[in-house]
Amino acid sequence: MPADEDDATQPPGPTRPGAAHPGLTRDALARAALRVLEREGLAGLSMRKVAAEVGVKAASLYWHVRNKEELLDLLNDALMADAEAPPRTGDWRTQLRGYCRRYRAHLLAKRDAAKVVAGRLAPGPHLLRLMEDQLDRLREAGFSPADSAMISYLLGAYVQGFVLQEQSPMAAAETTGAGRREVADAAAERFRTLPAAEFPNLVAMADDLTGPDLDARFDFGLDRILDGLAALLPPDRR
Amino acid sequence: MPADEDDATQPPGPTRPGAAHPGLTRDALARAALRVLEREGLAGLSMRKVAAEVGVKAASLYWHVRNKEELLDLLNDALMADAEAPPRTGDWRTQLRGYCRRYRAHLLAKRDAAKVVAGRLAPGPHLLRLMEDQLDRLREAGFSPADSAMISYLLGAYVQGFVLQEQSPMAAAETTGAGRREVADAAAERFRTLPAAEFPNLVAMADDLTGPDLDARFDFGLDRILDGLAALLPPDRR
DNA sequence: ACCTGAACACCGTTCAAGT
DNA sequence: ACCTGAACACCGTTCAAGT
Repeated sequence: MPADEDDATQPPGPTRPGAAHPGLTRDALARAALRVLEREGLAGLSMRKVAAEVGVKAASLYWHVRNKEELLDLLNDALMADAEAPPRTGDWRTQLRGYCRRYRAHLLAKRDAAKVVAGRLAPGPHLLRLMEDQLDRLREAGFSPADSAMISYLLGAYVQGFVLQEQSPMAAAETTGAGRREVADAAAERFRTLPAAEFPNLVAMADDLTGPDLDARFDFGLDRILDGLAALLPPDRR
Repeated sequence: MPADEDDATQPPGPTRPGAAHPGLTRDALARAALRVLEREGLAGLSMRKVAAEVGVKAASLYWHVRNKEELLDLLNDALMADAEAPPRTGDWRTQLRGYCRRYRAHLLAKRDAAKVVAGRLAPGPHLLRLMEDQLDRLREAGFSPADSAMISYLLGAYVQGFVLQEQSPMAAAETTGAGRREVADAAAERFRTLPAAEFPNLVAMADDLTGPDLDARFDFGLDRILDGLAALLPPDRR
């Protein structure tokens, strides 16, 4: 995923005040929001800062967008703009695994992406494209239309839920200056020092609970789900 | 889940200004935050409103709590205060299903609960109690310590991800005045009217994608996961 | 020990007014 | 058609001052 800075389609240089900004489309707004998100996180993403990013005052945004919610919808779609489907090779399991791993990696790559994506009902055009492709592969693998629709929803919930859980605490922890390892160690220590009479399992399994890194956890869950999906197919297509 | 209003352990009646508020513990603060959340949603939960709820000014809260983040940690735990584990009867599948269904129902019952819970790393004492119990049942079912730890995390991510996805759009939709049925119908219409050449599957499967209600979708995903987990056990314990 | 007033640096949004 | 200044009703947080 290269090319972040200026899109170079239109030089966004400042214009004389009061004048229309030629490049100020909803699309440019979305990309500006993306840059602010990367720099300041979702908590720091304000209408005022996005406006400044495009060289305009906050009130002007309301000409292009109904409110902040709508800007977040735009951002949501922009976040998916450079997501790519996995190669159409291998069996359905490897393709589906590729989908989920890429989706996770894609969300992890942009700051607070999971938080932005999580609560938004309407899939933008870019996500629609991916859904269409994924459904196509599910049908081809032999899943019924009804099952395919359910599976698509299930995988989306899993990946988003997982990334949300790994992304926000990490962001919070890194704010306090600690790295991934330190956070895990502190969590293990917390479990280990719990009263053993009341929490025998948490104490005994402190390392199991905090040791495995998140890649391993993600793949574990994903493989369990894929195993479960296989059971829906006739035996000769598993 | 009854008994919401005043906990009645301490009458929170107003005191003379400047005087200490006897009932103003961190616990009382958490319960006040819970009431504000129920009334105003997470977006409307401000330090000022929580302070008013306990009859105090905003600045006073900083005596009891480092910042808003810490208040949200308290709220997070308060949200889990009256969660109950399912009965310890039936095989591991029904117990685990009970766990996930109850967790979902519990999150759905409180406004914006999934959003509060989602990004918080440190499980509060109430959640710890549930984790301990769940791990115990997993071990008893025959899962290894390592697998049990992974499974606990997997189920948590699934339920939270799922509820987050169903709760926030619904809240947004209901703000605009529409009910569940109308939202689903509008989504189906959106899929159905997409260009059929580019999105053949979305168009054809519009009803499958939007028809099943969320209870059905949740159970579908849950059963797939449970199927997948079964494969980890020796054949005689499935 | 605990609460307050006042202040600071922010928010999202509206609207009459500009060009 | 698009941008702006000014205003409104809010935020979280700090801190000297009160009791």
